[in-house]
Amino acid sequence: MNTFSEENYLKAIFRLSQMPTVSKISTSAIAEALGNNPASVVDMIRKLTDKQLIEYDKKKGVKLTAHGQKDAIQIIRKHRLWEVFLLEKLEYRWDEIHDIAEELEHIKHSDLADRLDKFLGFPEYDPHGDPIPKANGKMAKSFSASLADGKTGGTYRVAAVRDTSSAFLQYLHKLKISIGTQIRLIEQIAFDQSLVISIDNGEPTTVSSKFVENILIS
Amino acid sequence: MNTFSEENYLKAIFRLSQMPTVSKISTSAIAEALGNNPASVVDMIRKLTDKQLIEYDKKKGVKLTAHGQKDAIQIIRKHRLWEVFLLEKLEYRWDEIHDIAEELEHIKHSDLADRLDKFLGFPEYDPHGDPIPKANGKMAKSFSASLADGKTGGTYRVAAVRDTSSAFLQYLHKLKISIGTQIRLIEQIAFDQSLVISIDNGEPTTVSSKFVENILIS
DNA sequence: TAATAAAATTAGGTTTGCCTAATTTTATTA
DNA sequence: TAATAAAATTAGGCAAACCTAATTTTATTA
Ligand SMILES: [Mn+2]
Ligand SMILES: [Mn+2]
Ligand SMILES: [Mn+2]
Ligand SMILES: [Mn+2]
Repeated sequence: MNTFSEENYLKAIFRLSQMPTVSKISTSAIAEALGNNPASVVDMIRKLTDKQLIEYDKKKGVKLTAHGQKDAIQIIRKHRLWEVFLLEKLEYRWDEIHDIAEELEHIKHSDLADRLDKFLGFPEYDPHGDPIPKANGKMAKSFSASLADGKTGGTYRVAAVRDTSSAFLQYLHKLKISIGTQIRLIEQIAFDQSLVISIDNGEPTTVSSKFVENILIS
Repeated sequence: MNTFSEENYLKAIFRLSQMPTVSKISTSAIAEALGNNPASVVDMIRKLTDKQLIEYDKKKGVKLTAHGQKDAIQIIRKHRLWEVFLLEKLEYRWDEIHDIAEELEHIKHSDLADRLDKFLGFPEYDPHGDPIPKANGKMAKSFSASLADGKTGGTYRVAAVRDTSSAFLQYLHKLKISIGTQIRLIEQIAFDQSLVISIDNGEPTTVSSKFVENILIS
């Protein structure tokens, strides 16, 4: 069994491997992702290599082995299922669930994820729009198109969020944006790339380019 | 916030303090309860004393402070609520839930216990018949009368179990005994104190004295 | 009371997962 | 290419939570 810490590393490495902008998973990228020191990452790279969960090549960086990938996906599965539970059953808010799921994802018991999955009715997506891996490890592709790539005048459906921080989710909540909301791009301001949008056909609102980059559309 | 390990010590100390047979909570009793070495317990006694969660007196042994008791009860509350969840919602068996709850009880988030409590319909007892502490820390008295103290010829209702090990619970399952089952004491065998009982008016069955000691009646 | 047994404590050590500071290796850029 | 910057690694250390072995304290019993 992997420790709490090993699991967080596997998950971070998996997440980095899914990012199209990241071509090589470096020591420093992992350190950055976890908020740890690069020296600590070197220690863990050694440990996970010994356990055959990753392969490390000075040139190519870190890569999950099949075994490591399988483990990472199971943690993500648990994380996302617990998020659905916390939102739907315990009625937590959108912005509260991630941190609690970050702890719950490490609970280990053979078929806990499967029972939870069944109890929740086999949900396809978590509350942030991320696909929930199936018991066999199969997982739908994540939404990757950003609202930032939308055309002025176009209307788009919010499918997922890229940033899952409380700050961002609380802001979305304030703007009444959630999964399924329709957003029309009215105008882009040349000065700073901020955007004027209409939320569910409401009054025009101005948001930053950083904001729209973190909204994913279907 | 207390660590996982500190919480397990607090819980063990609380449990010992509830046992009428234990007059003084000694280093060795705690070590025994947790399966740790007495030397490790000495370390932790120091730590919990510094945090003002316990008081230690060479003569009187360990005692929880008001603060320590409050923390211990909240952990027990979470443990028992999660057990109800696992049994009723995830359909785990009686003998499977304790170990999973042992992990879940340490998940920390301000109102997780309260939301879970509400979701489960404010249950009074956990699946082993132990009372679930309320949000304010109030807790019904545990059942303490043992079937071993029953009179020959008498019929008693199973209210709780003293031992919560898988081995014991699986045996109960096999004998079709659960909370609410009626047991009649038919005869005590003088040789080894084993007992002949009738379960829900069924055929006579012989069980050991150790067995009946671990069944609590109302 | 003296001998013995049990309990508690101390001393020193290990593993895990982190850190800082120094150094070495690899990339960038003038 | 040489200088500089960035990334990776090494060396050494720390806190938490355990351990074993040795010693001291307290309790029991002959
Ligand atoms: Mn999340
Ligand atoms: Mn985590
Ligand atoms: Mn239990
Ligand atoms: Mn526990």
